[in-house]
Amino acid sequence: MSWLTVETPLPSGPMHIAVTPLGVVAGGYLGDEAGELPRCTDEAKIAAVNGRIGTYLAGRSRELGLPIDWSLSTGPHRAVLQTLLREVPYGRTITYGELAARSGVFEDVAEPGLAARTVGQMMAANPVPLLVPCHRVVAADGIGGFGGGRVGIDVKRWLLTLEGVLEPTLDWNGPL
DNA sequence: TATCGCATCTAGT
DNA sequence: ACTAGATGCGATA
Repeated sequence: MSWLTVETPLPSGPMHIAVTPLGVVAGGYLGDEAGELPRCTDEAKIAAVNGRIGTYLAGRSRELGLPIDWSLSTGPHRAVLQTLLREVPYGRTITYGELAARSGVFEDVAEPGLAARTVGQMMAANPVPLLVPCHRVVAADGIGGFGGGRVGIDVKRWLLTLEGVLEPTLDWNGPL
């Protein structure tokens, strides 16, 4: 796999994205982590990824339209991610508990809270952020958490504001 | 292969 | 309103 950096208007700054011949295989919100990773030199792929993500984050597109390489996630993990991708469209959110129920992976788990927590772990370990809309998964009583420390929750709020789920806040610097 | 750290929910004060 | 308790993953050594 090879890595490329994408400039974004996100509060976390640029993202880095890993691509394979199959599609996007991994990504991260912290662009400076890409320093020592093998860089992608395929200009067509760089242009495609930059264009799709840039258009999406500018609010001019509701679909990323990038192929996903699922090879880094397996079993229940992959099932939950694909359920999320299929069942939660742009501008909608789902709670951790409901996503657990929809995915059908936790049918034999007695307590809903336990399944919901497991889903949270899976979102944290999501190798393909943004493409799999893990930011649309929220807690039952609020926005919930997000990886990446302090900046992470800002990214989540930013993306939800972009999609019209949240009202713009003072630190909103997006395309509205 | 063993251990650790969590992006939650519910119930009981 | 606030506190504590329950579970299964992925990542690391």
